[in-house]
Amino acid sequence: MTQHPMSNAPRPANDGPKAAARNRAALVTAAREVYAEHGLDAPLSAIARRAGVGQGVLYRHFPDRTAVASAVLEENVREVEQAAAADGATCAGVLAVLTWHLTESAAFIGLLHAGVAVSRSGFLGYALALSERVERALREILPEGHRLAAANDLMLGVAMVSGAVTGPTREERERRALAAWRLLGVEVGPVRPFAG
Amino acid sequence: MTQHPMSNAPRPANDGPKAAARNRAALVTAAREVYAEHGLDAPLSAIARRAGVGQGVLYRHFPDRTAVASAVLEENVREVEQAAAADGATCAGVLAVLTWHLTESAAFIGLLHAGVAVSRSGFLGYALALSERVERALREILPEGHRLAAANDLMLGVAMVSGAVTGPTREERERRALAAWRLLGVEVGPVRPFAG
Amino acid sequence: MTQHPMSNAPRPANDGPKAAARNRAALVTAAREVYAEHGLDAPLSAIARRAGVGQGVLYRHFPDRTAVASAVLEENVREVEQAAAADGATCAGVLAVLTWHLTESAAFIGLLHAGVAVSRSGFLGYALALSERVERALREILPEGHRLAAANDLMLGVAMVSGAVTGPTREERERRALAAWRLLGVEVGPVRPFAG
Amino acid sequence: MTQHPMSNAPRPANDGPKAAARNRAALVTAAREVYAEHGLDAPLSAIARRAGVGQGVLYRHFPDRTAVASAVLEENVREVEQAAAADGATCAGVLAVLTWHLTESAAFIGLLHAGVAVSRSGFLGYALALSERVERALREILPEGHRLAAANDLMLGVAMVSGAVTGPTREERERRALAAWRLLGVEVGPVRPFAG
DNA sequence: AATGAATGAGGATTCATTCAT
DNA sequence: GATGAATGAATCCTCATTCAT
Repeated sequence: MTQHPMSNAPRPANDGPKAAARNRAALVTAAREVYAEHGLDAPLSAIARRAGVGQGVLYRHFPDRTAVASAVLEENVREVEQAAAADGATCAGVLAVLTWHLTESAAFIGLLHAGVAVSRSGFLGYALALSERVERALREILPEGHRLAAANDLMLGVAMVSGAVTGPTREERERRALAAWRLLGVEVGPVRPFAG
Repeated sequence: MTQHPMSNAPRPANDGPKAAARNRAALVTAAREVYAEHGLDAPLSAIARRAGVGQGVLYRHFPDRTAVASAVLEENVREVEQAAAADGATCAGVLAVLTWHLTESAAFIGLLHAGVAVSRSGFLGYALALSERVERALREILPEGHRLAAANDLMLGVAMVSGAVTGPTREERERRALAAWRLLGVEVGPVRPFAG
Repeated sequence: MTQHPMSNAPRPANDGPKAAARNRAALVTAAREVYAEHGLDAPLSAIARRAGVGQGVLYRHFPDRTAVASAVLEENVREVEQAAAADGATCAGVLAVLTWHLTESAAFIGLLHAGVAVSRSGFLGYALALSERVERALREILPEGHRLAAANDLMLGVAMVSGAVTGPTREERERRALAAWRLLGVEVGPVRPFAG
Repeated sequence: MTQHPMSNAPRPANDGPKAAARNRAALVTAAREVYAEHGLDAPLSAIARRAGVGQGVLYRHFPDRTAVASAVLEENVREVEQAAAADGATCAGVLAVLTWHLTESAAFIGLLHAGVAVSRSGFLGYALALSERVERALREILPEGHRLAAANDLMLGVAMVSGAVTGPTREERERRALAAWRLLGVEVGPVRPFAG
């Protein structure tokens, strides 16, 4: 049962190791898009296809499906952290960046619902670590006496807003997110991605 | 676990039409349990097996997998409606029943996240109809001037609480749900199922 | 990610449950042939294809690849048992039937080499049980004072003969098997399958 | 276990031609170990990894998987040849060295079963050549009138013993090998590798 | 000469769905 | 009306092999 190459088609170009970083990035981007369209259960093959790479490349870079999701979330989380670390960062501003990601990235919403939505996948561990990074970033910038300053209220509030973020378009999701923050009595700046 | 093929066991008696209703109920109950354990993506065969019927029976009663989920949710919604219609119903009491179902039934949480979680399955239509029934039931009993009385705030608040309902045990989920209601400034009675 | 039937081709005839027994038998036969041609590592899909059934049928009847091999061996072992239990059975006759299976069935050779060849597959348990059945059958008919009568010599001798059974054709394998028995000083009847 | 992609580690120095021989030897050693642990079907990548070289190096030295196995066997065979050629070599001593390799090296057992176990891989040719070298070495030292002196009995006997060599530990395999030789009436010295 | 990334075919396994009985 | 077997498409994952660097 030796493996057959069994096709005379010339093997597509192999751009060599230089492609590695590019491929990894392409996979993360593709995953983000595929997740947005099809949810976290989308087939890995769809991600590889959209990234324009073979299935093997996906498995080389990510040992399992949770690693792919984590890589995507990692970027979201990092942006929130950067927003919190930036000069002149304000609580409302960081929450605005957080909210942007909530409205933009289905996977990021999932992250905050990790306990519900993805606990089955063994993904919980990763998700919790990322969730804690979000919490740390927010906690740093939260002014004393903030509406969500009490021990467990911060991430509870975030989870609640994420629960409200539904709707077919990003605009609709933003509208609902802002209404949710208002209902919580929390001020949020203009929703936008972080741009250093 | 797997049924053994080629068993010589005599084919179970055909109990006639009376069995039909019993089978349907068994399927819905089984589905609820399976959903709780394995999530909404559980194989239909697992539901049929747990209900103790063949796969064909499932298809006889439910044309597709969304119909099964809807039947499960239907019961949750009906209990909320009954709680709202009961003599001496109070807003806090109905919300308590609603909250019970949120903490109890993974599928019911999904319902309130329908736009996010299940839009791909073509299930959205059903879910919205059910969601509207929940809204109508709550709206009826909501006192004027309630915290969530404004046009879109009612179901927004419910979605927010559902976003907070995560955790491995029902007790943990209840704790989080109550914390969420508190953060919204909404009073809720003791969480419990509706019992006529 | 609902499953697509996505082909308008009419589904092939489904012969219904009556086909179950027939299919199982076809699978075992196909497996025997495929094993003979390609060894115990042959793809399961090849077995299903040769049996003329879908892959699912194979998995319905056999939970894993070891179950398939066991079913094949089971038949070989049973024939040896039957030969031993038959009226007028002689030691040389039973060994002849055993030898027939050694020359005929690659899988059966593997059985006697279980410890070497297939221990990796978790198949060892099954194989040992089958091996013991062979031993019991032989032991029953072995005359006192036989060349292999000592405690561990019986199956050791069988294993040794099976080690000698190589060669491209059944005839060549038979020649070698007989030479091996001769070298052990054990008398064997005319090699042939058991025919009740 | 898996190498991490995108490591920034500097490319290992290219040690020039001297490295080539060292790499080849490392590959053969690695292959022997991997075969012992995972059998002859182990992935080539595992061998390269254990040898601490890239996949390409493996292919530079060995055109295909059979060449790797052959190189491993080559060493076994050579030791037998050396044992036979050594001053004061005895038949029992050479058989003892042969037996050592049988109990030590899964691949070597396979060699003697080549016709059965590996005929599919196109490996048969190599294996036969190696088998003949073993035969020549033994034949040279076999005293006239030896139990296995007759034309085809020599390698038949070896194959029979190899058929008996099963068991989880080397000690167990040795015990069985010795019992097999005894059953053949062939004297064997203390089992040990050849040490010039 | 070595590295190790990329390709992509192949094989395992799971389920939704149909249908003979 | 019920049963549960059969189908086969889809997905997961693993490697043999090639090749840019």
